[in-house]
Amino acid sequence: MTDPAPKGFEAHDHNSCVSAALAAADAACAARGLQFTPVRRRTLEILLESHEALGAYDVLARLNTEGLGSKPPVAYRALAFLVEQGFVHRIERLNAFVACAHPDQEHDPAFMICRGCGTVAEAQAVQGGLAVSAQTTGFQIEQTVIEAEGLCPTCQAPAA
Amino acid sequence: MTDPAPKGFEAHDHNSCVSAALAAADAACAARGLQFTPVRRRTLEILLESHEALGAYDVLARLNTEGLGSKPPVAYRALAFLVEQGFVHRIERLNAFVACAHPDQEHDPAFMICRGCGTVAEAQAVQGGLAVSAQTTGFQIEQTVIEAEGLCPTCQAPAA
DNA sequence: GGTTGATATGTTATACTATAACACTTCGTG
DNA sequence: CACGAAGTGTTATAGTATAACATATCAACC
Repeated sequence: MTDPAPKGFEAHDHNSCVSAALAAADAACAARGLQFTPVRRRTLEILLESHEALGAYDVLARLNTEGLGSKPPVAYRALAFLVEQGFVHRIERLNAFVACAHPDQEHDPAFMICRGCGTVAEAQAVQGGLAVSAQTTGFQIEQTVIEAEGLCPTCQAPAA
Repeated sequence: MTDPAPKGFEAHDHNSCVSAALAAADAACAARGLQFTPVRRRTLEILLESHEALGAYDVLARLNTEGLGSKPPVAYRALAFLVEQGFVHRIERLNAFVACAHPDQEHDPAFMICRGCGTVAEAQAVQGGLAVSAQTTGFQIEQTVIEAEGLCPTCQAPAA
């Protein structure tokens, strides 16, 4: 591994961040009676290694170099499992996936996507505009997608 | 045209809704010195006719039956133009497009997507969780994607 | 021990979504 | 009338995703 990537937009102890997330996923699977198989584990690990969002085919390419699967369904199935279990989030805007920053808590995630460096930071959603509109129209919300695109603090500097 | 589709989730005068939106687009193009060509006009009309989100290839199929273009770039270019001008919004969750419900005002749109009937209602976004997170991290928001999936009032009934 | 069923992976093929690149037309302007 | 800008037509291809079926593994049960 090279330099630790930023999480959120700040430096952090990336090694412990990765191992903590893997341990949390491991424990959650055990508690739920689910299998945390090598493909699933490695897929999560690949996403944890960078805090950028990776496309399914990027993940697949890395799995492939390690002999863990070379065909799209392998990657898509592992990603679907991880998303279902809340260890990974899908970024609709990018058709990509990113490791969850808070796998231990239930949450409606929101994301800030830097168009400069590609880093994706996870925030806690607050349901802003939608909660009100949903209530007045009687719409029953089951899932939300909240994503903002823009520039992170680091990438704002060059523009100035 | 058959029954008017719901806008938001309520019945409305669909004919006037369509013609008003077309007139608004026409006026906006004139004001901005842009061409509201037959392909562009008909593409917007197709989206206005239903308040469901249509995929680019659905739009293309309908353009094709009318001799207005049969190849993907035709539809994608018209849709890109309409999105740029704010007459149409892209629904990331569905890889689909929907006519704007308020083409006259600047707005950050938010959407409620019914997984029962496919209707997409547009609401005004309020930037909920993201504004706070963005400010504390220094992230500069340029665009937001806010989409909720769930059940509209009508589609909640059968489930009960 | 063998059978059965559940879960996961491997593989083929294909569907769906999107854009690059280039040719042609149209039209306004100098 | 030459030129350039904008739009459309077309070919080809890139990128994203899933259906369907084959194989493997393993636990539970008889």
